[in-house]
Amino acid sequence: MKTTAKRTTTSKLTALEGLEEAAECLRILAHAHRLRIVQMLLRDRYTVGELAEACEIPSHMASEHLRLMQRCGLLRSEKEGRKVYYQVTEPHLANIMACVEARFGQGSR
Amino acid sequence: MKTTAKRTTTSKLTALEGLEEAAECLRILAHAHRLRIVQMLLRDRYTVGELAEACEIPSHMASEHLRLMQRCGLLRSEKEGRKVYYQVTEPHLANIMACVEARFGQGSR
DNA sequence: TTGACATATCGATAGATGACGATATATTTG
DNA sequence: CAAATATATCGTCATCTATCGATATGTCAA
Repeated sequence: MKTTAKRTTTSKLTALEGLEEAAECLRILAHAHRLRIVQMLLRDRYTVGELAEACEIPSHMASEHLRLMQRCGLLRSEKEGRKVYYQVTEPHLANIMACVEARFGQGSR
Repeated sequence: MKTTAKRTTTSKLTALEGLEEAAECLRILAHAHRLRIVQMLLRDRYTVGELAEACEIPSHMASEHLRLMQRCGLLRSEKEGRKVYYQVTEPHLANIMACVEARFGQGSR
């Protein structure tokens, strides 16, 4: 055989197709305001306006961030009157956020 | 007080500055080829050429991916003759990669 | 020293992304 | 119904990013 028998590893690598999808999710997550939003939503559910205020951005931009994260399955929304509450659906987000906090701190740097 | 006393949460949020840095790291990680590279480097160390072959990209592009990941502290390199071996330095990468594998599978989808 | 090999860097270009103002939709209140 | 509020969408523009061919640097082998 010619190709790629370099090392003997037991566990298989993820298919490139899967990594493309993973990359898309990570790319969407990779934004300071979106990380802040996720960090808040891991503690409680919030409305678009509350999240916007916390990030100090206009609410139509928070809405856009939330739409992106909902579209790739990280969040879901629930309408109540004229407000919309968002919450986390992807269970791994807590884990990833924990890594971010461990490395980039909650003030701890 | 007027601002943001909405919920009572014990744990503090990460400073926006920290989230900016985290976002930069995540953005760099968020690329299929780079995820493949990290996945391989979590199992063993490899040269630029080996990683390039595995990703089916020209080695000068693998070199560029590796440079980016090294620059934000995820990897480090070690020169041996005319080859350069890369390996993982950021300990949280294993955790994040585990999330990716759990969600996007090693064939498991 | 010359040539082959491994890696890194440069410059250009096409495409993606983020931020914005304006506008649209839906809901409550008067 | 009209006005106010909350959220979502649209079109534009500046900026960033990925990729590529070309080229440079460093190393080994003949």
